[in-house]
Amino acid sequence: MKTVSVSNKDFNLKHTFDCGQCFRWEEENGTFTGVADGKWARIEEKDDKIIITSNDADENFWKKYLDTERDYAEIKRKVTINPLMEKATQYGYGIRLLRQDFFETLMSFIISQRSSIPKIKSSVKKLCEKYGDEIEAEGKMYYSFPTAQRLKDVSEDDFREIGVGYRAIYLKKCVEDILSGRIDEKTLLNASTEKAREMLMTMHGVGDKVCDCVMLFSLAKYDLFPSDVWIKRVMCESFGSSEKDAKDVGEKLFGDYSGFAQQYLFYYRRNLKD
DNA sequence: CGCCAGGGACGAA
DNA sequence: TTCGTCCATGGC
Repeated sequence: MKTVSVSNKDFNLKHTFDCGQCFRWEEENGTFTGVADGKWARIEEKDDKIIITSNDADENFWKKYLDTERDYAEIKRKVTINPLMEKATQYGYGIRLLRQDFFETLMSFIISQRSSIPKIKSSVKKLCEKYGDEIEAEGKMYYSFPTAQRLKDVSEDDFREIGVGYRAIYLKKCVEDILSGRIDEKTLLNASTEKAREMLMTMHGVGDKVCDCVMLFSLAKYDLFPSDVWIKRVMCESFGSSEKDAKDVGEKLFGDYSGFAQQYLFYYRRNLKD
């Protein structure tokens, strides 16, 4: 067990893990435990540091995962184009966009469609408990997110058992697309946002919104503005947009910083509880 | 464009 | 307690 520590400047754990980009971290009075890329970690804030205690404390891995090298003060300046964005960036102070595993993000956001965050978390947890590798840490059992190879022979009915309903067939086809190489992470990483979108959208169960989330949270493509019901709501209320145009309006306003702006707006509007 | 699809969370009654 | 509505939507 080793530790890595990074500055807590522009980095708030609660906002980062609770803003809807990930479904696998659990909080217990300010301390977050979970598994990323098969590595277990406990992450907490002490004084002016974020301390990561891990069974595989690869410093470079955690820094990349937590996006610690990016200048978020600069991002806040870029996206603060009006008083609402000022409020949103203050409210979501310290949000960081995690660089998550591609396959995990893809499967998780296919599950997410037309569902709620507690339900998504429950299904993803069951998937990991059923097919992931066991990782024991501090007297508790944790599970990795299963690889596509591990899910090779999982049937549609098997997927149904984790409570994903009609999405089960999408998950099965997703595993097939990854194993056959029809959908390839490296190809997507090297492609433009537009080309990557084109490829991902050929997958069953991947539409505009799921596609954008996967690119934003796992492929480091930030010039896109995922538009779900909350984003459409806030774009209609405060930016004079229609629901249909919310994505285009957001991307025009925020350009290369669209993904960050969207995340602040989503977190702010969703927690407002109208 | 319109309809429909698990099933849990959540609030109203 | 029960009922209706909604949910980080997409396929057909």
